[in-house]
Amino acid sequence: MTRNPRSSRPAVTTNVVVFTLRDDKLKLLLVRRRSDPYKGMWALPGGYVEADEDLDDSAMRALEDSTGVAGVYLEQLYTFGAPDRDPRGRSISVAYYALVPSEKLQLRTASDSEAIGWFALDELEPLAFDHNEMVHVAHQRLAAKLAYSTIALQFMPQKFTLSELQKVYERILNEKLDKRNFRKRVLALDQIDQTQEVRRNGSHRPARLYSVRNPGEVQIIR
Amino acid sequence: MTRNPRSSRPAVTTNVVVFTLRDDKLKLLLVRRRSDPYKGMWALPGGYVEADEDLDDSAMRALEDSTGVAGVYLEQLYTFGAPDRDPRGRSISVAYYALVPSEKLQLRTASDSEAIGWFALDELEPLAFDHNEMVHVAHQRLAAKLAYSTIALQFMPQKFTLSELQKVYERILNEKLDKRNFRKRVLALDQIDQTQEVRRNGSHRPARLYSVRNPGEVQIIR
DNA sequence: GCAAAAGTGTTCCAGATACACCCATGT
DNA sequence: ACATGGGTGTATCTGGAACACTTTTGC
Repeated sequence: MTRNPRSSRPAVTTNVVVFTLRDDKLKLLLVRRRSDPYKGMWALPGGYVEADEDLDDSAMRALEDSTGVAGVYLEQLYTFGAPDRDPRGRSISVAYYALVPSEKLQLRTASDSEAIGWFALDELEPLAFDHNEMVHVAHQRLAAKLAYSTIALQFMPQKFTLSELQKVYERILNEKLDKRNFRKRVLALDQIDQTQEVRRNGSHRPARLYSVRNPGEVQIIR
Repeated sequence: MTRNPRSSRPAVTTNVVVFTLRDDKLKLLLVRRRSDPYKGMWALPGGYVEADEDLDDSAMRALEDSTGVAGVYLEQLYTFGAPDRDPRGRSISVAYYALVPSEKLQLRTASDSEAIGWFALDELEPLAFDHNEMVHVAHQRLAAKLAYSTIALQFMPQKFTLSELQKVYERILNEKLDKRNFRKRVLALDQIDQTQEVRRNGSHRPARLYSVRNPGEVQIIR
C-alpha cells in the first residue's frame, strides 16, 4: 500500500437527507442547483469536505449553511462512490441523514439567494446525481430504526401531544397504527413525561402535552 | 458548491474487516505493515480506491489481493474520516466487513511475501491507524445482524452440523445458547435443509449434516 | 346537541424461554 | 461400561395485536 498520487484522488463530499414532519407529511429539504451539472434541478444539501474537517462536521456544516439549523440529530448513512456518479469526474459522497423537529424550521432562504424548500417524500421528482437513491436508503434506515430505537423523539418539539407523535410513526412507516397500542408502547419506553399542560386545538377535548425526558439522546431498545 | 481543487483532496481508501470462525474462535484477518507509518504493526487489509473502481469493487479487490478469496459476503460498514487518522495527511477510509466460511481459507501468504494471518478477536493487540475502532464497529454490526437476519449462514461451508452453526452464534454474541431453543429457531427460518449424510467426529453419536438453501443470500427476518 | 379528536383496558395469540433425559458412537 | 457430543418436547412467560366506548371541548 503505497501513497497514491494526488492526480487520481476522487473529490470527497457530504450530503444530508434532512427529514421533518410538516403539513402532516414527511418532508425533506432540497436545494436548487445554481450551476452545472444538473443546473436548475433539486438536490440534497451538501458540500466538499474541508481540509481539516471531520466528516460529521462537514455534514453538519452543509446542513447549517442551507438551513441555519444546528444541534439536530445527525447520523452517517452510507457512502456512495459509483465511478460515474458525478459527470465532472470521480467523486465520493458520504451521505448523512438528519431529523429536525417541526419548530426549528427557520429556513434562511434569503441568505445566499439559493432556492431551497421542503418537499413531500411521496411526491418527489427526479433529483440531481444519485440523490434519489440516497433519499431511498435514508428513508429505509429511518423506518427500520423506529422499530428498535427512540429515534422518533428527535422529530418532536419541547411539548407535544401523543397524537402528534403517532403521526410521526404513521407517516414514516406509511401505515395507520392503533391508538391504544401505540400509547401503551411509547409510554412503556419510559422516555417521555406527562406535563401539567394541555393544548386546546379545536372543537374537541384538549390534548395532554408531553416532553422528551432526554432530548438529544437516542436509545436502542429491545 | 463549486469544484474544489485537487490539492486539498483527501486520499480515499477502503479497508475490510474479514471475519471467520477458526479453532473455535471468532478471528479476523490482519496484514503486517511493511512500511511507515505503523511499520511492522498489524492492520486491516485495504488499499487506495482506483480511478475507475466502485467502492465495493475496491474492497473486494483488497480482500482478494490479501487472501485469494473471492465471492464472499461483503457489506459496507462505515466511513472513517477523522482529519488526523493518517499521519501522512488527510485520508478517508470506507470500511467494509466480510464473512468467510472456514473452508475457503486459502491464504496465499507467499504471493507477495506479506505477513498475514488470523487473529482472535478477543486477544487483539493495538492495530495501525484507527483499525481497532473499525473492528469494534464491525463486531457490533455483525452481532446486531444475527438477531434480525440470516447472516450467520455466510460463515458455513457447504455441509455443516447444527452444533457448528450454534458455535458461530455463541462466539459472535459471546454467550451460551440453549441447544433445543437454538435448533427450533434456526430450523424455523426455513433456510437450511437436512441432508442424508452424517459426520462421524469422535467417540459419540454422529451429527446430521445440513446445507444452506440459498447460499449467498442474506434474508431479513422478523 | 352534535361533531371531532382525546383518552382508556382486556382478551388473545405467537414467539421466546426454561428445562432434563435418551441416543449413537469410539475406546 | 463409560465418556462424549447429538438429538428431542412441553410448560410457561411475555410482548404484540385486535378491538369499542366514554370524555371534553367548540360551535
